[in-house]
Amino acid sequence: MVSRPQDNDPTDTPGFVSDYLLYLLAAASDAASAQFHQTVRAAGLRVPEWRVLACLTDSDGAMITHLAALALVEQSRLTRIIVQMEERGLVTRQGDDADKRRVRVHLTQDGRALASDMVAQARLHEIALMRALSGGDGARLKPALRSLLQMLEQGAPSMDTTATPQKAASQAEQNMD
Amino acid sequence: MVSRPQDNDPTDTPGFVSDYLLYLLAAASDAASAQFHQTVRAAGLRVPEWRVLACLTDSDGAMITHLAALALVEQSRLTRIIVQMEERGLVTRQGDDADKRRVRVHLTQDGRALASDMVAQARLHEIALMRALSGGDGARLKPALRSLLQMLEQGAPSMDTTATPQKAASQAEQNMD
DNA sequence: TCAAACAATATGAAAAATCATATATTATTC
DNA sequence: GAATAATATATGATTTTTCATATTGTTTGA
Repeated sequence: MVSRPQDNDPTDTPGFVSDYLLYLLAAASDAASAQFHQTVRAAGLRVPEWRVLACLTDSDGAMITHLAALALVEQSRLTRIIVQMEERGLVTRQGDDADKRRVRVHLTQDGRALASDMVAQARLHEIALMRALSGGDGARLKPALRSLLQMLEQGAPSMDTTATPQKAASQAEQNMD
Repeated sequence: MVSRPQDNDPTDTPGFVSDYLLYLLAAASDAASAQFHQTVRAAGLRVPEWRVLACLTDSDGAMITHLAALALVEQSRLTRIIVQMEERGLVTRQGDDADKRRVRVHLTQDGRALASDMVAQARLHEIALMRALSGGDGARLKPALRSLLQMLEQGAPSMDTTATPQKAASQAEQNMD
């Protein structure tokens, strides 16, 4: 028996993908998140809703655009998510007086209560994760991610494979690759 | 002027989210990927298609299920993606003789050519990224991610917030949180 | 060796995401 | 102080995604 193409563990495949940074990022993000998403759904929330709650915990009263960027969600999608959450009584939308184009999103009491609860659970989960991450890896991960993020937010690394004159890197996208 | 709620940089917000591991993972993944996704689309590919090509580069002839796990995509979605890619002449599907339920996906010549090309570009992009990641962070990131991934693939860290008797963690999900 | 359990893929219907663009408002500039 | 450009949000139409489940094939074990 020479080949065993029906192996099940995705990451034990050698080759390009399993050592590709963007894959590692996406896979780690997915796997780690999947875990907590069980908790999210158990609380009757969908994932994007939890994201919005978490962001509002930090930035109550943020505008739609800002919230979309924070929650890594495209603007028109966020608009609809917020509408749903408003119907559900988790947030309210209020026009900004100074600039009437803006819509500011605030947590309701219910929303805040739920958000606090979920954030508490998220913190617990995070602690468990970090703890389970033996060795220094747990400690190294966050700083490394932060520095990657910061680097990306500023200028792209002189990448120009496309020969395209570098339009300002648009919005957040999916993950992997 | 005390508050400035209309700040634009998502990550400069202090608070829970910006230091939350699952957020950092998702945000880093999104931001880094967004960059390369320009290249992907410039090649006339959609993101999931590129993912499949990359995976097939390593595991040509993989079955649908395996490919789905590798590409972090849900099975029924992968089925449809593969159908489209077949119509486009990038892959072929062949039933497995030993087990007739299985469908094995192979790159066509065109598919292989395109895949090689894209993988080459991905490698370049990755090198640029790592290089731009000053300090040791670049070097630390991959090992840390790999160890996180490996840890997650095995047993979950004794997390039991939901009080649910821990059903085998299902499929890969979205990202963030 | 048959029935029941399991596994791999496909598919219909419903929900959600995306894209381009409309609308309304504010900034700029001449 | 118009006209023009830019910004913030919303929305219609299309395409994707998802979810549950159907279908087909395989394994197990009584």
